[in-house]
Amino acid sequence: MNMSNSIAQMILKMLDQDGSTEIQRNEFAQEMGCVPSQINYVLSSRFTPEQGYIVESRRGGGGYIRIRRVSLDRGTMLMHTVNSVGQSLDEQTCRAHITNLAYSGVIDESAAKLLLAATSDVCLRAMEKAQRDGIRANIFKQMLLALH
Amino acid sequence: MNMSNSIAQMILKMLDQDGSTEIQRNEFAQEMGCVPSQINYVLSSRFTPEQGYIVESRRGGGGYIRIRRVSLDRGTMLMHTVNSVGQSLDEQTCRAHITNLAYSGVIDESAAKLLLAATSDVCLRAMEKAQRDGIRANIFKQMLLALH
DNA sequence: GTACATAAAGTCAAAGAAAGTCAAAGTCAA
DNA sequence: TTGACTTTGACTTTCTTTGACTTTATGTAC
Repeated sequence: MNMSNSIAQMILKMLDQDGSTEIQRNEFAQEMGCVPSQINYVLSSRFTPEQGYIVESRRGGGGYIRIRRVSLDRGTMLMHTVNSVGQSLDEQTCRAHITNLAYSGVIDESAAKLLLAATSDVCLRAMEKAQRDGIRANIFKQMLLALH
Repeated sequence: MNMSNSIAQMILKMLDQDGSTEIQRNEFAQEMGCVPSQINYVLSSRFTPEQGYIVESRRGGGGYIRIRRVSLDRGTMLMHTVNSVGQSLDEQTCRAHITNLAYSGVIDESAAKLLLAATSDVCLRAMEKAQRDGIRANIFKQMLLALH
């Protein structure tokens, strides 16, 4: 196997933990036994947005390269979530859904905040639990559809 | 983490109290373990007006550097809207608010869509009108607060 | 009140630490 | 044998750290 593949595999392995990893280019190149710029080559040939990755970096002292896996098809993920929600949705489960979507990059931080706020018990307290969970399911699904 | 980030974090922490803090450059640099002029570097790279901060200072004996977080007008606008909504909010008025905020650039298109979806009658139909308008007011305000 | 000393903060450019770019050379399978 | 993919390293750009020098404010002696 060639060097670029090994590097890619190592990155993939690091991403396995939580879909996100951070490296120092020079140090990592040293560990892999290649020249630093080869890291750039691997990233630009195998970790592109089209392939479902986002790469961010910073130069200078304390610089880094961060690689994140993002969901390939946003629409699919959204609809998948919508379909997995029935007529009723409790606050905890709802939160978990939102965290998941945000985590996997399907929605951004601001959308996540809006979803959390709109579906929180704070808003819906005036109702009885059964009705509340029904309304929450509505709101959640409508909002996800709005993002679609 | 590099020194500049640590310094910025410390300042942010001090700002947490009440959005404003005052330091003595030399003393603070000593505490952080850096050279005094690095404080200037951090301030000019991370606490600019564009980033929502105002920095004032005075030289000479008893000199100081004061850093304030200023409420970007965006926050003010949001709070203004929140405060203008009472215990109840009908769908039409709510839509008008959202259109307004979007128009003036306080919220982006995606946030507007989410707000519209979450506060629409489609979601809240299961309730009687009185209760519905109360819940809508809650949702709307909570969502704006989440954007704040 | 001047003049000088002291105590801050400000400026700037050089050195250092990362990461990015690009083109040339190398490899390999069709 | 040719074209796509890899490897390499020189050079560039960006961000950080440092320290020498400057400017401004306050305090003190006369």
